[in-house]
Amino acid sequence: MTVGSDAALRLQAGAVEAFAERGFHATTTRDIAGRAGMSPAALYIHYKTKEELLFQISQVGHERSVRILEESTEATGSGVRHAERLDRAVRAFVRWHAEHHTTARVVQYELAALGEEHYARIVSLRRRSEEILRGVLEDGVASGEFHIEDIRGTTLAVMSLCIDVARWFSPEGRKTPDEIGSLYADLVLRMVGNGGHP
Amino acid sequence: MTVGSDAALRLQAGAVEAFAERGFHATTTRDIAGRAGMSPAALYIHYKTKEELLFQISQVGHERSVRILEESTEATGSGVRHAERLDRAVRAFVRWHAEHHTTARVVQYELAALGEEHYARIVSLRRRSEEILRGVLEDGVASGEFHIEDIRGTTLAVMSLCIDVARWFSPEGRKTPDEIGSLYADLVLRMVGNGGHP
DNA sequence: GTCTATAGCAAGATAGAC
DNA sequence: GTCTATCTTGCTATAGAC
Repeated sequence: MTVGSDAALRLQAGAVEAFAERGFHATTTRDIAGRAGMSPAALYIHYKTKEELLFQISQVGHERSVRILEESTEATGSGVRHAERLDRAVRAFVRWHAEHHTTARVVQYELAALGEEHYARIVSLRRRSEEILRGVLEDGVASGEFHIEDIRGTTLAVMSLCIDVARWFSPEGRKTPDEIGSLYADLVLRMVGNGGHP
Repeated sequence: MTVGSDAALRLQAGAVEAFAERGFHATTTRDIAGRAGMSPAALYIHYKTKEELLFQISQVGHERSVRILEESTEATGSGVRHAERLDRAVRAFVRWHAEHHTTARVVQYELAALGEEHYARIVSLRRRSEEILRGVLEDGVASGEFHIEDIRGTTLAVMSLCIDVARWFSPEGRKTPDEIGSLYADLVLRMVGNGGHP
């Protein structure tokens, strides 16, 4: 397998488009290869199966999610406001789901098509994302900035709200990814009892 | 077609299970018929195609959603608190998505598999749901109970939050549908600037 | 209204030339 | 590394007996 090569990347891009439009099972290897300007057989030089192509896409996307959350919630210095860390996290996470809504749709909604082993590896990346976000909520509660009764439940609700952007976002809609990020950051700060002014 | 008959309903139930587990395209008519205790051919006595079976499920589910929202937001009498209407709506809507998460998953996440005409009919039902919820938010802002900058955007966020419950809910999880309904009602009241005490 | 049998087709994946 | 050609499988939907 030559996952980093030009052809492999073109196949990945074609697969993302096709999976996002029709879903994994309704997408044919002929369609993917066609979008990459290749014959159906060429796909199997770079990926063992169609499922492995999905796994690559899913893995890269999930790793990107984790990195976005890590970087946006970094606690730099001692006088950090956790409301700001949360604001930045939601903004960045939502923005990614809107801007890359095709990729995000595949990443978030085609998990069921993964093989057992691949699925397990993805689930552990998802858990990591959740832990990062929960950490921020815990920090904010500890510092008195947030007022939350059920931290775990609220974490899941916030994740869910952000993730679902990938389902409904359209570039033809009335909001840019940035605007949705702003709105959602506000809404989430309200959800955690911050109100935007700690 | 005999959509209301016993056999037709057994097929619908089988199809809901199968579609929820594997998705529309990965589900075979043999699987559906098998779950209903019938031969593959029997399906075509009751439904013209597999897609029509999906449409029936989707239509019933969407009509149920609209009814739940209508009933829970009914403005009975003059001294109605809109916070309570919203609380009831979110509770009921979330509860349905959790309790009937298999149906809801099909209803919410298999729309792309519908034919063009069927899709259009479903979209108009979805618009109706959104309008009901937006109406409550508008009423609450007008009465001074809610403080919302972007009513349309907030409506979509609330809908999205509720709908996505169908994606992640599991009966093995740590919360009952009722508990999730309570938590979400609280979160949504915070999102609209009510805070639970107007 | 349900069955068995099957037509007709398209999918995923491979073989072997270049 | 890519192609054309094709194998094998399994699908949706129909035909015709009961």
